[in-house]
Amino acid sequence: MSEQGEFAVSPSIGGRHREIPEASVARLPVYLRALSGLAEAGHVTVSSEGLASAAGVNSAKVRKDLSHLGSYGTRGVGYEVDELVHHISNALGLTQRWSVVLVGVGNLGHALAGYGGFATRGFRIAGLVDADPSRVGEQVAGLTVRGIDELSEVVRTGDVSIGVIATPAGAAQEVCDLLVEAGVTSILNFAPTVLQVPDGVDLRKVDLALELQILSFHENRKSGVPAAMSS
Amino acid sequence: MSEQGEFAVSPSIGGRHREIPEASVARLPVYLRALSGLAEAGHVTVSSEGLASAAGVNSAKVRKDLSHLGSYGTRGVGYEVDELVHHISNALGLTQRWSVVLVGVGNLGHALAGYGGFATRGFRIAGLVDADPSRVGEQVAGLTVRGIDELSEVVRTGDVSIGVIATPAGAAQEVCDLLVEAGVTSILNFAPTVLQVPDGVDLRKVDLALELQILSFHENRKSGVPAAMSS
DNA sequence: GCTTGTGAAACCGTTCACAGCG
DNA sequence: CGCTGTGAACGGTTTCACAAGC
Repeated sequence: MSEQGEFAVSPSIGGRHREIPEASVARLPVYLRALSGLAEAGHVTVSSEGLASAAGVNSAKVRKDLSHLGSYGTRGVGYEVDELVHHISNALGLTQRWSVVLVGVGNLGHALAGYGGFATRGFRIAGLVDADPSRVGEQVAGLTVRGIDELSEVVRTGDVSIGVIATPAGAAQEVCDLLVEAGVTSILNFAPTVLQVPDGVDLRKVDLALELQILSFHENRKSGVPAAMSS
Repeated sequence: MSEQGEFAVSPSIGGRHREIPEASVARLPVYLRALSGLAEAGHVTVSSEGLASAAGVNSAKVRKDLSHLGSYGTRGVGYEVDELVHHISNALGLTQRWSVVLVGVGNLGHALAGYGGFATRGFRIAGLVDADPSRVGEQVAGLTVRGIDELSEVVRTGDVSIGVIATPAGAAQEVCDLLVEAGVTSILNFAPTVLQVPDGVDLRKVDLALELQILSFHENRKSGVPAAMSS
């Protein structure tokens, strides 16, 4: 992964700085949402403190995160809301609309297909695919479910670069392989299983039961520690 | 390194080892799932290397994580699958069945209510609640949807300690407050908004659009840094 | 031989605290 | 003055590498 060639071009013309840390990237969408709220509420500028409390983090984190995008704040004043929205959207690549294919139209797939948050945040569902022949042809969220054999075509004609897997665990790796083969380079996996992807393909996962199990751990802690009569 | 040797006397009561790091806790459910698969495939023991590849991590991490639970491996051999399942389940507090209340029975709520992974992993949905009067009384996944005004009663009679929020963003904080007031001490939030909870209440969030936006960032990176940017 | 368990090192992310600047 | 931007300190996590032990 040693990226060859230092960024000798345009050192400071408001362009990119060094790589943005992953932890920062994960917070940018949260800032974006918070800024939408602030804009709607009529705020023109916002301080790191103000944005921090709207985003549920602390102000030092906000400043550090935003500093990775460049210096877009005004000392003594804060950040201009609109400008910040623009810069964050730009950094996240949200100025273009990404096309998504959703595989697996069961309970969860239905919910995802109907989830408004995708469309409003710049994602277009280019196709719904399911392996179950009895589901093919069904209308879901205004789209016709297509067969798994059409996946490759959907990806190519729809210019899809992101795949969402909402199949049962047993089918997920196979679907994942098909997605990669069709040219998808980012995958969001909702199936409760570990997926293998080649280098160059980004993979993220959302595991519903896992989250509950983590909460279970903390519940157990809370109920299990008998106040340890300490000191 | 353990400065005192308290061995497995009573695995059900608190007084475990030192605190397990949060990052380790988050991987334990993954190990658990991997171990289920290994057990089904007939494996009686597994090495850290074997478990690592099944769980999608590296072996050093597995050993470090498991060492926080105690010394349950055999040098030169590995870990006994069944024993490890037991110890991890115990550490996660999964030997008891936790009751969950699900608030918001829209698209996503339906999917969550119907998701088999909860039941099979030791969680019981004690109640479904929705603020929309037209949904109250509806049967979903074998349960009757109840009104938001009954939330407190559901929590108390069902011995609920975990709440899942699957409402629109605008309603989430209000629902969250009601859950806390009713005595819930862990909350899993699916609504795309930042929630405020008092100390002592654990909060985790799952944000579907956020995950896609993170993928968008990486897609954008991969598609070559565009030389031209709008201002 | 083999694999675990663990100090130590390297790495990453967060927080502090203040210089710099509008 | 107030607030940003950032070096430096801090704390948590991952990885290394090897001694301990079956």
